[in-house]
Amino acid sequence: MQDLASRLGVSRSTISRALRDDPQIAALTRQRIQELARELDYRPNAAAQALTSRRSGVVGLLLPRSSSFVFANPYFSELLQGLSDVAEQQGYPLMFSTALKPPYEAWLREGRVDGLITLGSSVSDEDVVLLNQLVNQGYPVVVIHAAPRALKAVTIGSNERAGIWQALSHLAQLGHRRVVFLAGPRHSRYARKREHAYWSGVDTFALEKDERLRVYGDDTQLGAYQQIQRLLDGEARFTAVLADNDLSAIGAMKALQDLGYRVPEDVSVVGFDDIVLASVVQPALTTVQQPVNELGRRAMSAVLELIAGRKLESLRLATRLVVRQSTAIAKESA
Amino acid sequence: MQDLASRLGVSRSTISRALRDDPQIAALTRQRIQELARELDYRPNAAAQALTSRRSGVVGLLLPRSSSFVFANPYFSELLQGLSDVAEQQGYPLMFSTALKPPYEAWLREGRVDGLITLGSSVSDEDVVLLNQLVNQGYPVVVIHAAPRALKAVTIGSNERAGIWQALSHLAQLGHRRVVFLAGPRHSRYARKREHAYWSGVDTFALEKDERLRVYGDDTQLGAYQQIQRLLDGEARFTAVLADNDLSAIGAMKALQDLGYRVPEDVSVVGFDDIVLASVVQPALTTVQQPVNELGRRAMSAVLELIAGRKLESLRLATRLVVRQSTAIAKESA
DNA sequence: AAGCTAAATGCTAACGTTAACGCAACCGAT
DNA sequence: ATCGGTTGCGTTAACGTTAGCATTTAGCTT
Repeated sequence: MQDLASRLGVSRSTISRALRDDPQIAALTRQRIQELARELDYRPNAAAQALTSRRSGVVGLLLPRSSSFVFANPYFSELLQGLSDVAEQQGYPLMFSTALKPPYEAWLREGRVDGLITLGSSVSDEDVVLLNQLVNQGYPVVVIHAAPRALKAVTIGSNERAGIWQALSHLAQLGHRRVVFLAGPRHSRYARKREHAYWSGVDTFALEKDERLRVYGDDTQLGAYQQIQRLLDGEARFTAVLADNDLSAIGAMKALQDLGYRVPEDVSVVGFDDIVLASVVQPALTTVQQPVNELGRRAMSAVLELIAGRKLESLRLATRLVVRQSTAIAKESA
Repeated sequence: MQDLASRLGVSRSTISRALRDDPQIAALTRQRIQELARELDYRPNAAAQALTSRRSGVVGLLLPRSSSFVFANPYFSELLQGLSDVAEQQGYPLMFSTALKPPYEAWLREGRVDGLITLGSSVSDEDVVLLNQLVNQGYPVVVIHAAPRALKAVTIGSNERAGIWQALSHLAQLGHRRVVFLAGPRHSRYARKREHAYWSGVDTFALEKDERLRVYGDDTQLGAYQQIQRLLDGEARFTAVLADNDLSAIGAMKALQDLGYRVPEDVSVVGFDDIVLASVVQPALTTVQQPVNELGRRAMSAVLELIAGRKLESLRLATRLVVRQSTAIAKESA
């Protein structure tokens, strides 16, 4: 830098300003400086910049420890893609970790990152306290997806209730009255939310309300397979299954097929999420699509806004029902 | 920091050293300092540390621009997992970008990262020049997977040739003589490598050598589907298909089934990679598994070694044949 | 008890930028 | 001509650490 300065007979501040496109510097000078800098292949040192400007120029991405789950989920790929699209475009690199508590604080407090993005589903009750502290201290924190009510951070999610309703409405229109709801883990936050949406949808679309139609699963293919098996062994009758995630829906479909039912002729199946697999299975799965890529983009934009000092509201994006081949007009019984 | 120092009546250097576990500092002092630091919740500023120590404590991960491809690939999830496992464990955060040329240099030269990991398959000829420059300048660079010969960086890959041979050997043992090879894009580097392995394997296992049995695809399901369709329209006969990646294998299987062939009774199919989907499809795919997670772990360890100043050789991990249900004893003709 | 060594800590000057302030030169208006 | 207001750039002092060397203290040796 000194070298640059003396070669051009200007001060280092001028160099600094010119390279950051400070309008205070005359256009001509700026141009000459930038040219020479390119020629000498000079790069300002990031650490020094961070030190004085109090900006690292990096956004942190914190993923749940049970990352096997996250990474393996194709859903996550899309999210990452959305995030990094915006990140790249804005020249704000992403730093990520799959660790737990320490980084939450450390990265922000050490000035490693200017803001934080994390997944709501991975936020434990304990984390809520920590995150709230950070938010109160003014650190930019954005949470993607269903976050606990108590969390003060800006949340970017999708309207899951509306999504469940879209599915139920579709089934109701096809004449289904008895719709099984394959819920997630009984005590998970988002599972409760989706279940709640189911019950209110049952009312709204005048479906039959029957506790036996709601079964708790674990959001895996195998779990769903077993739940459906058990259900068919019992006496509850139904003509459609709505799963609160795609993997469950696919497991359910498999169980039905293995037990001699045709999908969708005998039983219709609807999923939730629209993972890649959904369009690959036979028959292709009708499902509620979450705008995952968009969620990622918005989340990244949101942190950047917060970092820039603007205030922001939480956001809910709309879901979309993707009708494929796993749903059809209801049969008499099943 | 100053605060800490005056409270304990020691100098800042002592604080600094104690917090970094410098053995120069008496054990007792060290302990007292660390305790008070925890109590006051003091965190050394990362930027300042980076500035003086000339270490950012971050490793960069550069992914191809066509990241839709990468992210969507389940294969990638595992890799990421391996990388971040080690990263986390060593307290060396990963920073990633999907951008093109600039970050290669910029991140290293600006001191944003101490080392770089990138995917061999995404390295263009132009990149080779750039990366070699960096390597020659002593920057730690590690490439995962098939990298061009000309690249000087440390490479962590798997032994693909051996993998192809494992597959061919398996088929040969089952009595197959005419094995179709579904190659990747005609001019891609790794596709050529795998094809080469196929031909030499054909010799080794005394399979029939027939140019018509090698068809170029594009590594997608649809592409493979069409290739197989075309092949079946022609006059070339075969009893097995070896695809150079799982997606192709799955597409091939679908084509065979749609055209009335049974897998594996009529035709055996073998894939390469062992993506998650491979065990889900019907019939479950026999495939060559790459130790992807392990590749990630090794790669991360490798950069850290390089950063620590040690010298390192490139590495080739062994693949493993996973026999599932898509292969069986050869039938007379097909 | 003096001298010497080793251990533990302090002092000072970086590290490479940016930000705040200051100042000169120039502009146009009176 | 004088004056306020810009515009464009230089000066200086941080930013929060760490590294190298200097210094003190304690521990041995003779």
